[in-house]
Amino acid sequence: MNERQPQTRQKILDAASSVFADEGFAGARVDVIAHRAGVNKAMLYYHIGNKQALYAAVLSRNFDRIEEELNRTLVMGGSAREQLQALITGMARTLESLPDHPRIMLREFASGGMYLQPEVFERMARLLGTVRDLLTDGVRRGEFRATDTVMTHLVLVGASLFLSAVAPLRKQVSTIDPGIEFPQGADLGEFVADLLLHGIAIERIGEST
Amino acid sequence: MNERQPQTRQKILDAASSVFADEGFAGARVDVIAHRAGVNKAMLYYHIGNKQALYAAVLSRNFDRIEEELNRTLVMGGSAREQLQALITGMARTLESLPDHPRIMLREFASGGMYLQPEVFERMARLLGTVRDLLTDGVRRGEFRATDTVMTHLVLVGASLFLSAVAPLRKQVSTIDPGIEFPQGADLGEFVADLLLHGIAIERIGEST
DNA sequence: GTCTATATACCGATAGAC
DNA sequence: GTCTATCGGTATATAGAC
Repeated sequence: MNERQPQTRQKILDAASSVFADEGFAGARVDVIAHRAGVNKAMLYYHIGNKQALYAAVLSRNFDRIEEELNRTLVMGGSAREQLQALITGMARTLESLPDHPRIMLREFASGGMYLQPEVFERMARLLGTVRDLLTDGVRRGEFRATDTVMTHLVLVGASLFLSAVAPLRKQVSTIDPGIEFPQGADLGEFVADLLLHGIAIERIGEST
Repeated sequence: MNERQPQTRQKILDAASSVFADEGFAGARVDVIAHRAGVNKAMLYYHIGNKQALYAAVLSRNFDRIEEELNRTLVMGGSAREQLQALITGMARTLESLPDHPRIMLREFASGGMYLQPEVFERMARLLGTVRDLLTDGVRRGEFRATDTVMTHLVLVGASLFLSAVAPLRKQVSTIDPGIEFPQGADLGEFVADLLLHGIAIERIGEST
């Protein structure tokens, strides 16, 4: 029964991430988190501190993984278009392996970052900067149209977070409206990348809109 | 002091919508809602019932307005492309006039529709069907590429909800990373429509991707 | 219809034995 | 490090006077 800290802490953070995703910060019950982690509630407080610190630890760990994955995909070069595609499919894959994160972040954006610590806020801003640079670079190299890069990035993040968060719901939708199938993971990323790059309109010669 | 029901009920629903958007269902406090509405808490329970009924009433009323606005934009004909543009800018305008709704829905999707009554769920499915028909129609008329219409719709909704919900946050972002300006309302809709229709890639002759 | 005062339950957090 | 038992605060909801 005498497990060293790291394993217990990871179990607690796993459970907390899942419950925060299900119920939100205010709706999450520490008792539930402790139970789902298979540890005593007093132990949870002993290891972590309080509910707020627990939430902060979950977000910090999730962002660690996101950034780790993102840096890996950004290393390889290629055209701006290829880099963007790699980034989007990479993000989709990452979010699939961290299914709690998009749901937590969606709530976070909904509440205006109420429970966000400055550290996490800065990490988000840094991510935003990275993607914006990639888009700006693509414009400079004549690969992308000169759209508002921040808005484009927000559309990308919003669509990705939403699609990932809503994945569990899709089955329920197809119950009401059958005859539907949905892409997942890397396929999902390729779908978003294709849509963002090319749109849905079929261009005709001499057309301006 | 003797106001007839309708006004009081509207005041309560307005306040509730705002608080639910700020804090989520679990985080919202009935005392706060009553105070923000300027009514006594017991009066709130007298008029509405309980917290769950209050939430249901807020969602139902918000969806009334969304559908009302949406039906107005769908009446006018035109090419599928024009209809889609009208739909997106209309949606952006509507969400701007109902700033609570995207924030509430984002939480709702994050939690997997936990607090959603079947009625609201069906209204969402109906909306999804309407947009899907529009996209399918565009494909049939040779105006749109044959993408997965449901996925395309989810990208559209996700991006629109996210951009609307995040609008208050944008100023805070520009504090950390200055030199940024953001479109709003109809401009925001036009941005999303343009992105969805044409993408950001500059197509070159003889290029496949 | 309106308000005060309160019942009742729940939840975050900790004391203290082992 | 681990667990039981419990405190103290707070939230939904209502009883009951007016």
